[in-house]
Amino acid sequence: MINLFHNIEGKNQEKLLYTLEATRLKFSKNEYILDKITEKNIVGLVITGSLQIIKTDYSGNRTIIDELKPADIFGSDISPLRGNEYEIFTKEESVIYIIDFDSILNLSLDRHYHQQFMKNLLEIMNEKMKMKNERIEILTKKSIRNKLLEYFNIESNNVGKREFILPFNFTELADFLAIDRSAMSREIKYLKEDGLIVVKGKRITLLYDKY
Amino acid sequence: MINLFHNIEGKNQEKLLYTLEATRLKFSKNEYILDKITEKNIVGLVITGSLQIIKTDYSGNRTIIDELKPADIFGSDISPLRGNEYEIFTKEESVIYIIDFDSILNLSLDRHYHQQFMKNLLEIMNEKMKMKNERIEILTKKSIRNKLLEYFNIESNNVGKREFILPFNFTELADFLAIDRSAMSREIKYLKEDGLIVVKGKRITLLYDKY
DNA sequence: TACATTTTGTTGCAAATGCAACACATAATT
DNA sequence: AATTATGTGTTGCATTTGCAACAAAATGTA
Repeated sequence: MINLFHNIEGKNQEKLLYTLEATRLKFSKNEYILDKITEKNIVGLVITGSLQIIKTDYSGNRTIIDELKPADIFGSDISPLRGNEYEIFTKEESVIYIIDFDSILNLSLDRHYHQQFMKNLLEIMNEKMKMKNERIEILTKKSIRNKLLEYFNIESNNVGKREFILPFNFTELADFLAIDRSAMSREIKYLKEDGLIVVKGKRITLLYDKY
Repeated sequence: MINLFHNIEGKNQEKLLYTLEATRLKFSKNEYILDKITEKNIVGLVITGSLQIIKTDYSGNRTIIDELKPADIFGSDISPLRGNEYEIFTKEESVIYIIDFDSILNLSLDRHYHQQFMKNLLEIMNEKMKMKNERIEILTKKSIRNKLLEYFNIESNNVGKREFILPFNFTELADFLAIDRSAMSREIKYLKEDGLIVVKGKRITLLYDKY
């Protein structure tokens, strides 16, 4: 996964952040990230740590909208923060930068590292788009079983093995797949009984041939 | 919705397409778009007409993955064409360009219109990202009723009125929401009976107050 | 206009799912 | 180490949903 500063040396990174008038913020674990970041046209950039964008609807259902890792960007429709139904939490101590999206769009690309920055941004967005497409593919499956299998296939393909480690706990996985946790638990039991998967903690092994 | 050639005059558009080694293709209505476009790292650019990306899974469920209008781009993870489960059809006579994604990434931004092109591309991707986020929000609703209401709210917000025209027929809408068409039809009947909406052909009117 | 194709509305029914409630296990905090 | 909080597995049950099948309506085409 490409970094926003890929092929940009430290000195130029600083210049860039200065030109973009980026603001550096540091948060401790499980901290709620404030409203100033939720303004439109503001881009957050994760430097270290990790964050989650959570949506809680009126009936209390929590959904993980996005998982943010270093070099990930969020806000300004890249990841949605629209309205105040969205909350961002740090999962661990994290450092982020805040940049105005317009200042990125208006970045004059006369310097090589400006241009490199733009390319990196495009590639990251492309990567994010791919993840969203994958999520949509999972969510369009009509049964819990098929959602799980689609998700497992994607994870397995990503590591190139039949065995992979869940990046979630099971409660979060149910949120991600937008299904009831207990119903998911039941279905995973059936998948095990049918000899399709082996589950050991967060380690999943697929026993079937992918078509 | 911004156009890929926004603020780039006709002469420079041609130069740009030449520099990017873009290939022009023309298709008639309901035409299946060939495999050459489905290669990875290829970007399609819709000039005129409209297209749909359809996925049909092994059990025959069709899902509209994306709707493409002029200035929309597709392929290379921007809209997924991975594998051969995806099909693209023109919905009307359409002209598209095919561009190698790498040639975009390596575009030297020494000319003003190159830079403008890059900005436009970023904005389009941002817009596409927003649409995918909206779709994810809809799909994460757990009931057909809530999926419909979420979708109606988004459409209504987009036009800024309680009344809007569906961009789909009902069969396609069910595909888009990833629900059974007849079950959707039943739920729409209940929504009408409950006095929440009025449906006249493709014209939907919301009768409730959005929170 | 007549015919063929596609879309829509409806319904019965079986299967899948969400929900609630609970005990147990695991992890975090003091 | 003790206590608290969080995550997991399980089950009964009511509700929702998908599926199949069909007629009526709308649309497209010869």
